[in-house]
Amino acid sequence: MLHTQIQITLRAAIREIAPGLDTGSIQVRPATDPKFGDYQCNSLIQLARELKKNPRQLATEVLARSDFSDVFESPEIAGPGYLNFRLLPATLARVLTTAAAGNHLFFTPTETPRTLVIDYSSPNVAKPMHVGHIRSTILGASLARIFELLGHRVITDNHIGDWGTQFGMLLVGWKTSLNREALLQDPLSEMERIYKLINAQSDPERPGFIEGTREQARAELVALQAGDPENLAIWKEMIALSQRQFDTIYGRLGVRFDHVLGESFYNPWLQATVDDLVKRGVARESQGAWAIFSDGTLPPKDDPFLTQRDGEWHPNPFLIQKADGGFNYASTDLATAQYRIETWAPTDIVYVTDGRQQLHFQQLFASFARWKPEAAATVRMHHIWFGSILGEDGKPLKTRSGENIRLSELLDEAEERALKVVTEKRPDLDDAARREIARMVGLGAVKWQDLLPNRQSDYVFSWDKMLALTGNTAPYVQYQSTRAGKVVRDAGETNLVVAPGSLTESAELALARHLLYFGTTLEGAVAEFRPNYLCNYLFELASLYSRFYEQCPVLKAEEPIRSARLCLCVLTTRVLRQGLSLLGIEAPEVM
RNA sequence: GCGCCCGUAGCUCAGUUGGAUAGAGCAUCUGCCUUCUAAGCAGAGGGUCGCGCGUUCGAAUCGCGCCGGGCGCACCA
Repeated sequence: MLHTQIQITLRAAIREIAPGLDTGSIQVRPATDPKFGDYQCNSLIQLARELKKNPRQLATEVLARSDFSDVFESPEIAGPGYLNFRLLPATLARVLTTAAAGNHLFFTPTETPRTLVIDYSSPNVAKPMHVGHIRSTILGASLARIFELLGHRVITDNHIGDWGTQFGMLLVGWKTSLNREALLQDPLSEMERIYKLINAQSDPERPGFIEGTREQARAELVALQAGDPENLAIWKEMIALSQRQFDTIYGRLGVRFDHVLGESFYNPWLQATVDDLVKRGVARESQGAWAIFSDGTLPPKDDPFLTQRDGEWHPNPFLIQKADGGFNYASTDLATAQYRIETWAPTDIVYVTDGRQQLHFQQLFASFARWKPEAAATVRMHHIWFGSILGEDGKPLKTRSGENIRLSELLDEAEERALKVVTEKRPDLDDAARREIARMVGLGAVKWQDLLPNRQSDYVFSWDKMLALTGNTAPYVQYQSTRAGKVVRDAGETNLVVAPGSLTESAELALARHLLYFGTTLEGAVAEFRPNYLCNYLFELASLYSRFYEQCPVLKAEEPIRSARLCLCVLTTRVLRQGLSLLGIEAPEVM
């Protein structure tokens, strides 16, 4: 796209001036203000300092060796040494016309495709999915779609929690307290109930404490891990019941996975993983458990295996096998990383989890690099973390009765609220049509609220905010796309051409310019794993369209303005729909 | 104690590897539907970007020190 073209030209010119220089820092961005043109480059100032040159002088020299004459007006040097680029009307017309013809949508696929394994959602078996799962699920799915659109190979993997100590309690509960009828009615609630019941019975501090329950749970867990047929059968049934719930929710959210390899899948390799780590001298025995300690290659401050107490640095080991012989998620994650690299040869492995696991992933990545240096050198591992969801009181989110808010209930409520608005706004539509619009609008609102904030911010949950249907929300963007789509439908057959110079109004030009920035926005979103850049872009595009729509009649305009404006409507519709779909949000034809 | 993160308008938050006059939504106030959908548009008010020092042409952004808050730190994930 255009910003890359400018970048390439500038970099070539700089290499002429200063051969051998790394020009990676030369960045071209959309102009911050229309009065500065359409694109700007601020990087020369810093470069001038490195070259010990006057920035404006350097800018002059660079421009003397660059030719933009076919595409831009002659670039201006402004302020301390900014370069400002203004599109020729013919260039704008050409880019819009080729896009309208379907040749591109303001982005180009990458020239260096990567293979990414993206690990997200990861719900637990036998527990209802709650709002806490939404960020990982929505964020991971969105990132997967954006990478894919830009031409990367994406492998999504749902690493579900289908193994672990909680099954000891669940098995005791299943055998002693299961209500079969309740299980048929609502399996997740019943499994949750028996888990909580046994959990309370195991805790001497709690009222329902029963001597020996904890030991019983441990025994059931050991039996399960040893392959006891009865326990295995119950365990499989719990997974099947849970998977049905996952499928329902993922279906509603429009989320899918290439693989669902839960923790249990890696069981067969765990002992070998720990043995190999010990054999290679990475892990050693400590207090009966097996753990990875600092190898002293990093300064203590940056070493994830050290922590400071009372002014002294103490070991902060990564535990990979418990003293009782059981494995934990450290060993599972190490085996998982190994499996993924062997199986898919990825360039990147992306873990989308909450920020509280940062230390775990630092230790995991460092441990893996020491265990498999050759494999680790072929892959970048990213912990893409996000903030916690808090209640209105700033504490971890719970309902009044202390329960988690169920994801299914949140989605139901979203659709109900949207239906009220649709019914009010569009009494002329039939019931089925209203419900379908309400579904897209309600779910869109939820996803938008989740993706709009910077992912690292903590997140204060409120029904009103999560389900907001006005302002900076998905329904606003969806609404603008229906307005644009309606104009296009009403136009009938048209020659989609933007004649050079036919766009002159500031509302037209601002809209057109913003369409061109779609590609650079996607690149930015992918570079930092931040779909909120795309949300901001789409809201801005929708706002610019709305202004254009108020100020510039389309169908009543004279040619060639009519065609040019219609092109803007067509392209706005396409970019909004494409952008929303990357966020997992559907766009109705009418609202 | 150490580490990570946060502190921006009344409220909730953006701010794209340091850039030009710090933005949006909500809320409040004023206008705009006989003209392609008013789930909309135009406008107004509202800021010592927690505080201080530093780095430099230039800091909400980088460094150091405080103040305030959240999270994590050995057998849960």
